[in-house]
Amino acid sequence: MNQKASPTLEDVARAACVSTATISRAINLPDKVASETRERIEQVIEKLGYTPNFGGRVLASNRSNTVGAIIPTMANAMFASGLQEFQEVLSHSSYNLLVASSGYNTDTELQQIKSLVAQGADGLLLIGSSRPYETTRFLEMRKIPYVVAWCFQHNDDRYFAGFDNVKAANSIANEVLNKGHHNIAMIAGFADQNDRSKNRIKGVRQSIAKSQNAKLLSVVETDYTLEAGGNAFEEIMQSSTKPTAIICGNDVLAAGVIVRARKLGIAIPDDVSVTGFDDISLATAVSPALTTVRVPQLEMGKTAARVMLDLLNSGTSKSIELQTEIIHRDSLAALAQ
Amino acid sequence: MNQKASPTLEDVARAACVSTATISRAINLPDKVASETRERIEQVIEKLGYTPNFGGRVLASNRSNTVGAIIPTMANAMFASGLQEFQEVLSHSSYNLLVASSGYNTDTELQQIKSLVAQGADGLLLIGSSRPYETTRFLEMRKIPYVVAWCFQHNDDRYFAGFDNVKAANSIANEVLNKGHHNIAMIAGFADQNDRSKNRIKGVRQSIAKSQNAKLLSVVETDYTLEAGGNAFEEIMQSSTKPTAIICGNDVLAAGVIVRARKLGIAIPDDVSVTGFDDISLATAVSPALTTVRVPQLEMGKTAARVMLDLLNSGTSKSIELQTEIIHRDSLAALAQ
DNA sequence: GAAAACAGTGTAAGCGCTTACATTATACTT
DNA sequence: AAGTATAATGTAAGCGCTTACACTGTTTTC
Repeated sequence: MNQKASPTLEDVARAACVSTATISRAINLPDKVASETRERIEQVIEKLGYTPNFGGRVLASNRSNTVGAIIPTMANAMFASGLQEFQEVLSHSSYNLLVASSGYNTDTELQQIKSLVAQGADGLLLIGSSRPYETTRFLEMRKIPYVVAWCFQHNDDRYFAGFDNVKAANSIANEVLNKGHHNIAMIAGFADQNDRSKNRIKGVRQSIAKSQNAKLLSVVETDYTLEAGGNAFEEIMQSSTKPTAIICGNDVLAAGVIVRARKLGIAIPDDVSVTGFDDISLATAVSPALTTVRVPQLEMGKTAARVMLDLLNSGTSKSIELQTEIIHRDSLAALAQ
Repeated sequence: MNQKASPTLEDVARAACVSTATISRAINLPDKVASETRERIEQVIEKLGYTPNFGGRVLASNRSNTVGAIIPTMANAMFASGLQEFQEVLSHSSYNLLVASSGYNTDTELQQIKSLVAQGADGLLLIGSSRPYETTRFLEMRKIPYVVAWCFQHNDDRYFAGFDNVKAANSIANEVLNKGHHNIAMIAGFADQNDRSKNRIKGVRQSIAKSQNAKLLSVVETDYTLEAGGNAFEEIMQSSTKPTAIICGNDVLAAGVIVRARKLGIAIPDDVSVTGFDDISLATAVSPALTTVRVPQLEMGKTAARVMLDLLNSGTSKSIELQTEIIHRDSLAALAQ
């Protein structure tokens, strides 16, 4: 019968015998309304099953209570779990999360940024620090507040919630060097459109260059998959001077190496040492378990959310640098003399 | 100087010497506008850097071009990769994706559903089929179009994009039975608020009950983590009659078993066989690699998106049942006589 | 006890867009 | 050639909300 559309503010106002302004206040600024009135309004809202219309709200207030996140891929647990935390924290401040993925491609990223901005995102979470001029310009022009995660840079006026990839790569490379390895190879993600990968390579190069007698035999760039990691490993092991240690750009690649090594009958770490990066749960699932760089994913997600909320509430915020840490497991051994 | 706010439809209309209606049509129904006019409008839009205001659009059209997804957790690659595909397909139809997670908790789920609906989601993706009456009622009352993924039910007027968990569990249990195992245990996710887990347990029970002489020694319910899987395994292996095969409710639990078994010096599959469920990449990373039930995650994400788009465009759609398949690897062996 | 401050509420003007309906010009019928 | 369909555009009425400003009555201040 009474197949009415959803009730509006006006319906509530009428039923509660106050103006729409008061209802709006009761919802958004409860302190500004007499408690008696507020209770009456709440009852009416309950009775009518009123919920604010999103469009009306966005149009009038020019805020959407939505944050967008554009990550390379959800398929990597690294990002997925960070995002999970990010979402949870936002949710507690009644923000909703729009998610899109770029597939490590900067064109797609720009396209998704535009899409989420068109969708009214109040702020954006972006992964990694380097992007084409066009993207940067778009963000500037539109004055979109955004926070950059998974990396950190000093003397930069953007808002970061991440860690220094170069430094982290230094630390794992030094670890490998300290174990006496001289012939080292690296398997990394494609660095072209990916500054995290680029910086991890840079960090490894730096550390090895500093050492007296060690050298980086090769750096293979590839997709972040188990399969690709395995392939890269095979390729490396076919070269004339074989490395005694392989530093991988992330845990997925390192796990790929471990799986493939078993298939090839190469013993890890006895024949070759392998290290990972990120410390996702995969690192403990493979055997031998990965010695890796622990990146505080959950904390990073949380921190990014806090920086975001700060930024949204006060228009400004503070970058936060997180620390990484070497996790010693079984895939890295001292070089047998 | 000229620090103007973003241009509006009216600005564009004025500059192009047409009415706002024509501009709106040029954007949303280009066919309805003379090509000459359309080009002129496009130029003006370009020049002014106009983009439609989201709130205005939502308010006037009562559609947000946003779809919400509420998944148990992004931390499981299972959901993350399905979601990834879901998002990509939607993105091609210029829908955006709001993501929230329930942590396998139905209260949280309802809360997130409400939140995403308040956020104007045109449709919802939900995981699993059973939910409290209150949730169902809310969805009904609000007439929210939603699709249910990761499961499938015949004779049900909801829209599914998934597979039959009971049947899939039957298939893996039969596989285990065919290998001659009689003493079987199961490690599953908490079934209380999780119908996928419930149905997987049910399927395993069914199949074992049907066999002549096999029995299900125990079913341990626990969290879907490596650690929890390992703990459950240890618990099971302390009982007086030990199983010769353990069927796990997902790959994470199975991987947990494998890791722990190595630590305990129990040989898989020689001492105990283990099976997984889902076939995420973790299944091939552990050693021995998991014999498991392959769930077509990517296809499921894509399919769910298509069902969703259908539903949104035409108000109706068709459930789609996907098939699972046993993947034979190395963690399940015939029982040594 | 008058002036000032404040708390609580109402009035009403938009926010920027879509779209039903009206209007005009043009192309097809017979 | 008149009548009818069709294409292209304009007019203008909202969509449901927020918020600046105005107003009233009560409390505080000295």
